[in-house]
Formats: sequence, structure tokens, C-alpha cells
Amino acid sequence: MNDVRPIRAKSGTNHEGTSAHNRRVMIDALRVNGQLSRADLARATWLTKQTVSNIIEELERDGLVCSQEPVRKGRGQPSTPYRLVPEGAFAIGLQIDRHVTRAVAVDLIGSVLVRAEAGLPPGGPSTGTKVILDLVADVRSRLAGIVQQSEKRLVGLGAAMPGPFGVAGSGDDPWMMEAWQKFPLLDTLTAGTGLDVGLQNDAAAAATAERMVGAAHGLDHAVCLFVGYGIGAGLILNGELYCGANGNAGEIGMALLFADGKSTPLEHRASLASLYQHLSADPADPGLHARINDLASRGDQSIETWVEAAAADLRWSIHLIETVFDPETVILCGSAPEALVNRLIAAIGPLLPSIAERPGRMLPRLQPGMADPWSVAIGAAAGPISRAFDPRFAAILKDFL
Amino acid sequence: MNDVRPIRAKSGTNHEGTSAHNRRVMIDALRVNGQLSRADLARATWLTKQTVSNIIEELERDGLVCSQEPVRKGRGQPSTPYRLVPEGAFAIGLQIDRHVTRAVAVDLIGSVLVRAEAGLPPGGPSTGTKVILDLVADVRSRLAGIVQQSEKRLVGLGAAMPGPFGVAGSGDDPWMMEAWQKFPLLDTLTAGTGLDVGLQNDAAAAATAERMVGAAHGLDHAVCLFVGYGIGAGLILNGELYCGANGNAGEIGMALLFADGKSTPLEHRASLASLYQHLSADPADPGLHARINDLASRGDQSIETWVEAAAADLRWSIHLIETVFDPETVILCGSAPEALVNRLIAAIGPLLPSIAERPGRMLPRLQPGMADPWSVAIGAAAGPISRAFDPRFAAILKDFL
DNA sequence: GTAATAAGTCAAGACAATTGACTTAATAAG
DNA sequence: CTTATTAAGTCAATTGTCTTGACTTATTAC
Repeated sequence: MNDVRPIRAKSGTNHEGTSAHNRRVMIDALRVNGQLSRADLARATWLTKQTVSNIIEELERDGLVCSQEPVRKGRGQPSTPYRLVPEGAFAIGLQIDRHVTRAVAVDLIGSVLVRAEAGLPPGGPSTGTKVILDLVADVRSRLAGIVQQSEKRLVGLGAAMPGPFGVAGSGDDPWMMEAWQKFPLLDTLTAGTGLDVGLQNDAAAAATAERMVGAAHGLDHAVCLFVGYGIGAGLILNGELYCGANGNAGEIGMALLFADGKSTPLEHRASLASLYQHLSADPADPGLHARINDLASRGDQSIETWVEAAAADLRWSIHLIETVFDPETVILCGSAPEALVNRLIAAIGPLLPSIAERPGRMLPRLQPGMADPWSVAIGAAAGPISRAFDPRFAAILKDFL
Repeated sequence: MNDVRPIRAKSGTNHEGTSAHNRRVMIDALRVNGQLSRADLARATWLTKQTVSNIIEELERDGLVCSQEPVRKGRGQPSTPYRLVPEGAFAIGLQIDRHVTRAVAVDLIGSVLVRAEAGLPPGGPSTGTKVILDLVADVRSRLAGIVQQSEKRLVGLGAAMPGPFGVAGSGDDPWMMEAWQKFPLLDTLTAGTGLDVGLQNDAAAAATAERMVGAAHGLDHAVCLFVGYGIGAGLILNGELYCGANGNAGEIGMALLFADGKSTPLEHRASLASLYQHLSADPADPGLHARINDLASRGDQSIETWVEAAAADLRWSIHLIETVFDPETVILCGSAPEALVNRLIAAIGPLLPSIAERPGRMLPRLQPGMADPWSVAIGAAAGPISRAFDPRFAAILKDFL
């Protein structure tokens, strides 16, 4: 008699959802356009002048926006432009990588205020958790020393680490990433910091960073091909990060390529891991990054061999991404040394023909992303900020949070 | 002095957006769950009983929902379940294929009420437009003869044809599809029918159909791998059809495969077009569909050869889809004869290992979709219905329509 | 100097969800 | 059989947020 099957339905919304959405739309418009007057905002958002005025007033009270000097532009009363206040909100970003962890404090417009780094001891979560929590606490206290009311304006902690999540592991894992992937990191960080914690994979974090301050700024459809120790794609679809049903969308490094009669994951052919193997280098070596940068800029032959092979695979990956996602642009980013990235981009071109070749294109098909080893940590921090301030469907719903 | 760069911003929302969203949420909940009482709806949507009552009353007045017999379930006043009224809304779906065009009239729950088919004469749009408009007019008048107020309840016309759109063509195109793809079909259909017209590629239409009445019913993350004359993927992401920046997302048939030292699009290896070529058959032959079905069910050797090769490519495609989209399930659909689809599905298994292999999976990784040659036309009709009644971010915004 | 134009405010109004008390109708318990 | 309990659903008043239209202010064009 009683129905066991649970009812599946989407959440409704109400006035608060409306208001929250409109606030986010204002913030987004200011982020993308730099500065706008109330009248500009009203025209751009289809809201009335009065509504915009009310919301801007509220945002100003909350310390998220501030006015600039009025500007005269032709007839009529001069307009007062508004812009985002960087110190209106902060977030902490945390990158957990194989042998290192990094934490940053980032403000509303994506500027990095504090950086901290620590080596991750072998042993995975059992020994690493303390290192991480200490690092976060360090960043947090240093932030408090730099800006006013940092704790009150801290919207959350974003963590980023290599994916995939929740999948049966492969077994060969010298860096304990599998242990980290299975570890209840979210709960541990929430309990250890008292903050609102989010988790994404490193490619997604890189994409979030590119959208906030990089090449994907203001774009609604962009894919970041992330070449790091592994390979992944961070997907910006319809203006939001897309994570798939289980948070693993974009794990393109696990795509199998068939060549010479055997199948190999892309990740084993074109990632930094494959380069390290090619060079018989130790990934834990702290000087490796600089050495590879040096070799790449000198056009070293052993690097070149790898670059040629990797570029072919990446060229194909970009073609595939264009074909299945139809983005406005593809952004090549990662934790590789800058000289290597430049060599790779040069070697990748010309791109394979694809549906991205269309008349009237405005953006390049392929663009370089941030060449900053900290970009994943920055993107991790951008996660909570985006969640708190960007317009998104989920944020209008009553079941949001 | 004057700013040439246009202001980019997302649209705000207001009460109407809220109300429209909540109406859509109700309809969606009833579609997914079959029937629900007002109290059920209130719990599932996080809205109050009163709000749900008001909206349901309005939907009932509009003829979109109706009440069922009250049911007693334990203590308390019996609940009155509501369900969707199929004849509450209709849409016309139009499939434009290489040598045939089909039109259907579909109701709110996806039932087909009228079907019509016509051959497309050679010559592309210049001669085909009249055939198509006549076909639509025929379906429309027959619909008017079957149900009351069909014109008033007609929400739009959806068209589906092979993609991609807006891309420089390949040249070798015996079926004039390139001419169709460049033709201003939307304007022509709007002018010729006076209806609200939408356009999508055939894979997207198939996915829309699967979501309304097929294997993707109620799923928010599903990919339909469509094997027809070409190959494409219809993407259901976050509960909505994803089209990409230019409406070409999912055109996986154009993905290049590298084998034997040369690159070939997937479409040239595993589509029906490749089968026709393999069999030296004429695609315009009206008896071909039945003949292939017959051959496939008898295990004919020439078919088997193709099936084995195609299955290998499709197995890889499914693996790739799982890897980049992380869907809840992949649905294999298309316009292939049923016996061939069954042979293909059998030959595809077992699937390649991927991130889709996770503990606690509920749905099969691969499911067969509708084996109906009309499914693309049905999906085309499902487009306008989805646009009018499904919850979606765009529908709350002031710039919707 | 005056008209035109544009930014922005004020106060009243409209719309849609919320709230809390109430009614209705069933089962469970004594 | 009577009464308490539970759940569905309604009523009327309230609240929150956007909209409307008139108004004020500040500037340029003629």
C-alpha cells in the first residue's frame, strides 16, 4: 500500500530566489564589464532602474561594490559607475597534488593575497591531513593580518586534487592519490576548518580560474585542456562548470587511444608523468620544474622527441573536444613549465579541421591559459566564490544549501 | 568618449519568472512520477501546500492537469492525485532526412497522434520546401480532426535534420543535405506555418525523445549515441539538452579516428552510410530498411563483417562518451532496423573499462533506445514541448522569448 | 536662455509566495 | 463506539520583491 519509490522532483523557487539571482546577475555583469552605472545595469539585465538601484544599494552596504567618480558622457545627468570591491569577499583554495600541497587566499576579483606551500609526506591522508590543515590555518591567519574582517568575508574553502573520484582504482599508485581520492576529505576539511568546503578535480579548478581571471573570462562555453601530471578537461558549459553525474566529467586523460594494436590512456602518452618517465626523472625532485623549463627553452632533443609525440595526441584531443563540446574556444593550461607549454602550443599547430572552423569566428580555436603553477590552487579558491556569487540555476532554488 | 563595446550581462528575473518556473516544476514532477497529490508536490518541490494548490488550480483551469479518484493511504484525509492531461498541449515534429521527410503530431506526454511521410525530391530546399510545408499542413489538419482546440494548444513546430550547422561543407554531398543545412529553414517554416519553430540535429532530437518517453525519462545526465545515416550524440546535461556554442555539440561522427596510418571520421566507419556502402546498396531504396532487418536477423555474413567492425568503433565511442561526459547512462538509438540494433548491441559488449564502472551503479552503462524510425520526428516534436513546459534556467529569465 | 536628454529617486501598486489557523476525512487506540 | 491522532487541503492576512509613473537633478545641444 505504501509507495516505496521516492518522489523525484526539482525544487521550486520564491522571492528570495529571484532576489538572489538578480544580485548575482549584477555582480556577474560588473565582473565581466569592469564598471557599469545603474542605468547600464538596468538596460543590460532587463531589470528596472529602481530594482537595480535597490540591489546596488544593498550590495554597497554589504561592501561588495563601490561607486566611482561620476562621468559625463553627452547630454543628461552624469552616470555614477560602480565596480566590484576586491576585498568584499575571500576564499581559500587548496591544491593537493602528489608530493606537494598549496594553499592560497583569493579575493572577489581573483587576486591572490596569500600563498603557502608544503611538501606532502608519504603515507597519504593519514599523515597528510595535519600538514594540510596547518597550511590552511597558516594562510587564514596571514590573511587576517593583511585585511580587515577577513573571517567574516570568507565564503569558503575550495579543494582541488586529481580525479577521478569514487572509481575503483587502478592499483599502480606510488603517490597515494588513490588513498586521497577515497578519503573523506570534505568531511575532514569541514570539521578541521569550520568552513564551507567544496571539492573538484584539478582540471575543473583550472577551468574555474580561467573563467574568473583568465582566457575564459566572460565566456559561457569553453573547455580547458589541462596538462599536468595527468590530463583532464575542465568544462564551462552554459556559463557553469559542468561536473557530470558523479563529478568526473572531463576526465579525458582516461580516454583510450588505439595505436600499434594496443590501447593506452591519453594520460600515459601526453602528460607530464609521461615526460618524467621519458626523461627518467623523479617527479618529487623540487628542481625538476626549472630544469625542464630550461631544457625546453634550449630545444633539448630528448624533450623535443616527447613534445612531438605529445603534441600529436593533444592536437587530436583538441579536435575531439571541439567536436563533442562545440565550445567558443579551447584553452590549453596546466602545471607544465612555461617554456614547455610554449613549445607544445607551437608543436600542436596547425590544428586538425573540425566544426570549430566556421566563418565569422571571433576567438582563436586554441589559446594558452595561465602559466602559473598556482593556477589550480587559485581555481580551487575560485570555486566557492563562483558558488556564492555567480548566476546559476541551482542558486535560485529553495533546496540550494 | 562613447563606449563601442556592448555591455555583456545575463538577464535578471522577476515574479513571472518565479511563477513560470514553479509551474514547470509541477509539470515536470507529474511527468516523472506519473501522478502526485498536492501534498506530495509540496514536499517534493519545497514549496508550501498553498502555493502548490494555487498553481495546480491554475494548471487545471488551463487544461494541463486533472485530478484522479481520491486515494486513502492510512490516517488522514485521502489525497487527490493529479496527472498530466495528454491533450493539454500538442506539437508538430518534422524530420528532414536525405530522401524522405516525416511529420508527426505529438501530445503533452509524447504520444503520437498523427504520422505523415513523403519522399523528398532531388534538388534540395528549392523543391523540397513545398513538400515539407504541405506535409506539415496535412498533419495539422488531421490533428484538428482528431482533437478539440488543437490549434489553440499547439505550442510549436520542431524540426530535426542532420548536422552540423553553419560549417563550411565537405563538398561530397549527393543528398543535398549541405544545401539544407545552409538554407534559412527556420524563417521559411515560421513564415509558412505561423508557428513557433525550433531546429536541432537528429541526434539531439533522438535524445529529446528518449528523455520524454524513453530510457532517459527523468534522468538529468544521459547521452544518446545516435546511429543513423550519420552518427551523432544527443546530450542531456543537467536535465537539459546541451547544444554547445553553435548548436553543434555532440557531432561525434566527425571525430577523426587514426588507424592504419590514416585518419577517418567515425561516421565513415560505423554509420548506416558505411553499411550501405559496404553492401553496395542504394540508400534511396524504400525496401532497404526491411531487407537489412531481414539480413541482420538471419546473421548474414556480409552484415556480420560490418557489425563486428562497427561494434568496435561504437564500443570505443561509448567509452569516450563515458569518459568525457560522465553520464548516468548511455543510450544507443538510431534509425537502424531493430534486428541490426540488437546485433550491434550484442556485438558491442562487453564494454571497455571506464570511470562509469563504479560501485553502487543503478542503471546499465548501455541501454537500447527507441527502435522506431519515427523517433527523430517524435523528438523534434518533443523540442517545443520541452521548451514550453520543462524547468530550465533560461525560462526564468526576462529575456526568454 | 531654453529645450532635450539621460540618470536616478520617490511612493504607491501589483504579484506571488508564506504563514498560521482552520476544516475535512480518514485510521488507530482505548 | 468514542475519542485522539494524523494528514490533506483551504482561508485570509502578511510579506518580500519587482514594477510603474511621476518627479528631481545634471548635463549638452541649439
